[in-house]
Amino acid sequence: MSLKIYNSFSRTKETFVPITPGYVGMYVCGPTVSGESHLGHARPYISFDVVNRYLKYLGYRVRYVRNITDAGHFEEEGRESEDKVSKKALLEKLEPMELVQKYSNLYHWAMKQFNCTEPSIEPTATGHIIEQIVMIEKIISAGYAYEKNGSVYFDVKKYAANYDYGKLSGRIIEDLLETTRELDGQEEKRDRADFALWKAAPPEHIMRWKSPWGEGFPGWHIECSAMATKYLGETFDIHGGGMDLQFPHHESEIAQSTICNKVAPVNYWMHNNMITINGRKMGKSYNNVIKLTEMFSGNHPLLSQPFHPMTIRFFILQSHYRSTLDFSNEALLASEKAFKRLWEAYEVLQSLPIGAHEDAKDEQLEAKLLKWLLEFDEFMDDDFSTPKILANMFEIAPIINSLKDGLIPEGTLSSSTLLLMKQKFAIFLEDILGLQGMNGPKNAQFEGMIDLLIAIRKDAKAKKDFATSDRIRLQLLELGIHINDEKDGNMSWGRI
RNA sequence: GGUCCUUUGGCCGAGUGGCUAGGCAAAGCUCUGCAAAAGCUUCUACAGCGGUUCGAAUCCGCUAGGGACCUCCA
Repeated sequence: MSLKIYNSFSRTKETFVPITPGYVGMYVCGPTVSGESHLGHARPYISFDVVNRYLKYLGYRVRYVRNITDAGHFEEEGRESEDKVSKKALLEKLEPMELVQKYSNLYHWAMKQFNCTEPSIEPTATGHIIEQIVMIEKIISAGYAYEKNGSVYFDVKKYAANYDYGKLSGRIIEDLLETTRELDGQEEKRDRADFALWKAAPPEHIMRWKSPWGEGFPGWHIECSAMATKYLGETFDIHGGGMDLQFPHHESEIAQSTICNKVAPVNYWMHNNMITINGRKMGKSYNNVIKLTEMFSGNHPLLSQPFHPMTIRFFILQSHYRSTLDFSNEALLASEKAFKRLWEAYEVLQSLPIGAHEDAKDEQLEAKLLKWLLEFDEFMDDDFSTPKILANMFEIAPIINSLKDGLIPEGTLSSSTLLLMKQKFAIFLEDILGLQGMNGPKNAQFEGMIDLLIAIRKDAKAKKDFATSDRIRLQLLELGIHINDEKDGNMSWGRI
């Protein structure tokens, strides 16, 4: 069995073979930190986090590079453009690094909430200006870029004559060259399809660096090429990002790197699909975004309540990363409930005694269970089919609960199968899917108090003092803690 | 306008040509002091039309709806 990855470049599932046996280099386009991340941004980070985790599970040493774009046009939403004008005092003026800092912190905080593994390297565009300039120089000397009025453009027409520009995104070069759209700096370009490698900075532009072509700032695409090459090499294994980056961003990355390094940069291109809202892509330009802080706080007209980051993670993993995923409050509520049920079953599973049963009394059940468990690996190997794993886990959940309640008697399953269940669930649910319980960190003092209340309630029930018993239950419920009465008179609790 | 994708039961979503995806909601039952939880059961759909095939949600064509990219975008 081997890992298969859908490669956007070939449009087929391919068996994954790393360049260096045992090692994987993976680059994922990170955020532009000029604003807050929204729900749509969460998808690539969670999806590729799972890819990263699974590759590690398979035994690879992964160098996971995810950049931060902190160079370019920096304006804070709602802030007057006058802020940029130089006549203002320094402290009154927009300081781009202030925004970069603010939104980087917020982004890192959100990633932590989602339990996303930190990348091995998180390079910033501003920290790699020199590398970008060097790369542009190489492209110019190779004859595939030209300077005009302090800006440098990539010569797409020339590139397309010798290489396949548009293959990744399924673009037809003739169409691109004929585009009639008016763009900034269009008159400087030889062809409409040319893209900027370096832009001369107009006087009011705050972010600027010296370059062989005058003061300016790097173009949109060059940072990823420069940083990926620097940390992963001229050709690396996996490049990930949102589908909307395929063109022109990734297409241009291929062109830049191919000219600069004389070799195609990426073996496997992976693209996650969009999160939609009422069937429409969630995006700034559509004015339909829900920020992550709003998701977590519930402070948004479309949300009926706050949603825990793990609910969102689960929601995202319930669909395949290459399908669109339609957001709605209702869908999220369903995910929350489902995830709670699954997680409670998981906790029950871990507390089940293994016993000493060499053979299963119910071989059919045992066989079914083993099949479901072994499929976890198959599903992940098949282009990271996380929804199928979750489906199998939900098949198993009632069995776990029945074991606990004695509806399935002890010894029905062999000890080895029970052990395998525990292991597979722990590995896949926690290590690979990266899910966590929603009850927060353990607090012995708090839990001790709940246990005390439960003990009192048990006594009350034994004495048929239902007034006390209900009082404890209902008042705890008001505080957000529910108590479950179980078959054997035991009580368990959890947060709502 | 160009390129491409998509249309699955009340909702969200998997689906490799033949075998129950799964979740949520809903209904019934069991358990139960009540409630909840849990278990069992029911709800069996693939936009429409035509074609290929022994057999299609799955392949092909047409029609209709929705969407993405072509401009910053995860």
